[in-house]
Amino acid sequence: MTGHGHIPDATVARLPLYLRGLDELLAARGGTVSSDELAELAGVNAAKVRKDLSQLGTYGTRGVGYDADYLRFEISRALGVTNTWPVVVCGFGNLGRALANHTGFTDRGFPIVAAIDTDMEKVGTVIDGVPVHAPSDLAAVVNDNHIAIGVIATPPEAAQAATDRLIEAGIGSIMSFAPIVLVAPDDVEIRAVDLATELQILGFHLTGSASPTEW
Amino acid sequence: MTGHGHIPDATVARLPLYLRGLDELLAARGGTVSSDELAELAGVNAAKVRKDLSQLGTYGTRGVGYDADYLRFEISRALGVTNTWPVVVCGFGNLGRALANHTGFTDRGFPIVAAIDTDMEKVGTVIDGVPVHAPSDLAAVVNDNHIAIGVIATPPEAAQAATDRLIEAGIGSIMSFAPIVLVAPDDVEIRAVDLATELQILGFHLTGSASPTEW
DNA sequence: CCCTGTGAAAAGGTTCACAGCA
DNA sequence: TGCTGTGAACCTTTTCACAGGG
Repeated sequence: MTGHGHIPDATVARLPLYLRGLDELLAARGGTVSSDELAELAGVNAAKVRKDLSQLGTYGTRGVGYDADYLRFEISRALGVTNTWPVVVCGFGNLGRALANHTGFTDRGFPIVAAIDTDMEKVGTVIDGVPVHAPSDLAAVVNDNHIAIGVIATPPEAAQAATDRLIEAGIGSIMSFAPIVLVAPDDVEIRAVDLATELQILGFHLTGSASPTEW
Repeated sequence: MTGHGHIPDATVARLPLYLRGLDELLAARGGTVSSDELAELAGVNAAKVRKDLSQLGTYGTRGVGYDADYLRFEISRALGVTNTWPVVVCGFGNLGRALANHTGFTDRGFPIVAAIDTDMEKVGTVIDGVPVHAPSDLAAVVNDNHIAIGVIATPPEAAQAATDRLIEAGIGSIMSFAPIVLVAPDDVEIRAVDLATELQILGFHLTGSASPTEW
């Protein structure tokens, strides 16, 4: 098999980990990587690495491994991160600002180029290097900056409205931190990250082990 | 089947969504919920809701639905969130502080009661209501506050050291925002949330649709 | 008639184990 | 010999469809 007839979701979700691992490795040295090494760098097992990479094409050399540089390029290409995708953040409170200051986004191709907030004190100013606009300006901001991704960091009550506006402005990829289910058409891709939910999943495995608060 | 012989991971990961949905519903009304309603509130399908809930026990009534209040209690119990689990945040920069200000944690049973930072200017002070301690005090802080969960919000370079210290202090559940694979014993549960990775997964589905930055 | 609870079928994902090429 | 690429086995998860109680 040579191409990406259709890459499984589970594989797509791991490609960024491989990319991250390769970057870490390439900072130290180039040359070849084995599936074993890459597995360790990404925190998965080697069989999975080989199966995943075989979905993209036949980029390895038997008995040797993968050319790290070339593999990096191919994974980037599959993920569509050979280019830069500017991001707009809706809601520029604590979380929104923390995201803007998070260098990891820009480093990995997703610069936060604009923020939207309803607080008129903020609108028109530049905070942490990011210009803040009013909600009504969203469509223009998206257009001017060729923005393809929106992040929702508003309070829960405002999240659906922000989503609606993003979609109206032509955004088809949304990452939400709001702890609610967002309603959107099927062709809009939404990734929801609910931090409290993550803790509750952790909490499950915790049950019974230690004793909680009161005593 | 009546009890949780062993609840599948996929189910555990969805229980918090049901809980969230039930809270939303209970804020408006009590009474009964059908699997259809709950499915909509949680953003999954009804068959899944029924299968998931049947893992916990037989709490529904055929032809009627589930008693919302009681179901809420049973899911809480399964997740171990009938009690409060205090959290310590390692790294009190932008992200750490944003988390501390995020009311969602406390609301859902995970109050951030302490922070650890290497910046001696911060150590000894109380920022946003959270006392900041030096790394060397971690074990004492964990003990004094009966902390069961640690969150890693340090720069990537410091994340492994923070993890080591948490484990040393007896913490067995860790949520990490660091974009690296953390090394830890098998009995330590780690949930890694890499925000840039999430964006890259979004980016995959974006490929080809819109035109990125340069043109 | 309505909605849960659940076997059975289908789909999706992971792991195994080894053939095959450098 | 070493490591990739991959069918086949296995396991998990999802979906279907309907029996059965209220």
